[in-house]
Amino acid sequence: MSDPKVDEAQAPAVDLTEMPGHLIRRLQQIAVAAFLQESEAFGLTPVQFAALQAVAAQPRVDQRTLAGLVGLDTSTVAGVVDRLEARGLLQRQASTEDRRVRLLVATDQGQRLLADVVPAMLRAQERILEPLCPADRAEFMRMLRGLVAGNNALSRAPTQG
Amino acid sequence: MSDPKVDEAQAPAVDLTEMPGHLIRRLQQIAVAAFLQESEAFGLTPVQFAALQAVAAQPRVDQRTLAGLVGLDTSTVAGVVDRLEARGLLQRQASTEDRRVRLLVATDQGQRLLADVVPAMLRAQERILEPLCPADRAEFMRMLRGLVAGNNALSRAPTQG
DNA sequence: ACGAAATCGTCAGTGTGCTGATGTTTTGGG
DNA sequence: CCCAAAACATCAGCACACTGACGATTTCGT
Repeated sequence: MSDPKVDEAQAPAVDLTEMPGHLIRRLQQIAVAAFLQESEAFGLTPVQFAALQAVAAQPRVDQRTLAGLVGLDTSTVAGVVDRLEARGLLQRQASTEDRRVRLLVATDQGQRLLADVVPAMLRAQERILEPLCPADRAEFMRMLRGLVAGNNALSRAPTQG
Repeated sequence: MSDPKVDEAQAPAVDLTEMPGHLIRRLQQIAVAAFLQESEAFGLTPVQFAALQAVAAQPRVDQRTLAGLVGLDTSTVAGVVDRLEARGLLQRQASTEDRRVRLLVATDQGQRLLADVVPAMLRAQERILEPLCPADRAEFMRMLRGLVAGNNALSRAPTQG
């Protein structure tokens, strides 16, 4: 366990497991894996789910507003919407009032799929927090919200919702 | 602010800001942005930093072991190492004992860059947790470690270090 | 010592995320 | 009213991150 003769570097003594950024990246990988496992049968990614859910909850949003709701760059949203549209889960409608914007609406098929995926998504969320005791889960969520709100302006895609 | 006649969907009432997965994704975006802002002058990404740091701390690792140390897929590691090697920050050496493996060593240039980046990286870590009071920061890190350790097996790239 | 199985690295393909640039449309100031 | 500025969407380009497949090599059972 603690061999003093290991040929290690002389310098840094940086322990990745003490770095918030490293652990956050790992936890994000885990969260995605949990979602994909639970929702395997439906073929939606976490981001696709979030976007579709937001469109269903707020029909006729434009892509810029959607980006603000889910916390994505508008250029990233374009790709996500492309894939959802290609699968017939939502539609892009040209606005008659402002020909710059494309209004998004979930199709019936999209709304049905959404309803099917929600339980799987909720199971994934529970699984992610499972290693914590119930009291810690609430605390963790509180801090998570605080961190995201407090640092919202840092990323290119601040949330508006 | 609260128009009761808004044309919203009848169904789900899913609030993304209550979903751990969503907040974790947002926090990961924030953590990357903080790192990139602080280390702007050096042109390293968070993952590149982690990989280079791990190689410097453990010279002559093979790529598979490195993947386990930083929590990456071996196919992802290949790309990261490609870019670090192209910049002359590390080298791939063929092993004489096992001709399947490529042993990694940080170059002098890589080690110097690493030493320069560490302070910026540490500033980024502090910035990420800044919205929390000091007591909460320690608590958050404890829970983060617990979540990653408890769910380690879930992702394709479990950490070994 | 030989052939099956395991291991290491790589590749193609898909999907987030970002930056910076471009084109189209709308809006607002002079 | 008209032209500059803003807003919306898109594109090319880069970098993670995964899956599934593949060659090359080593190891292990018989």
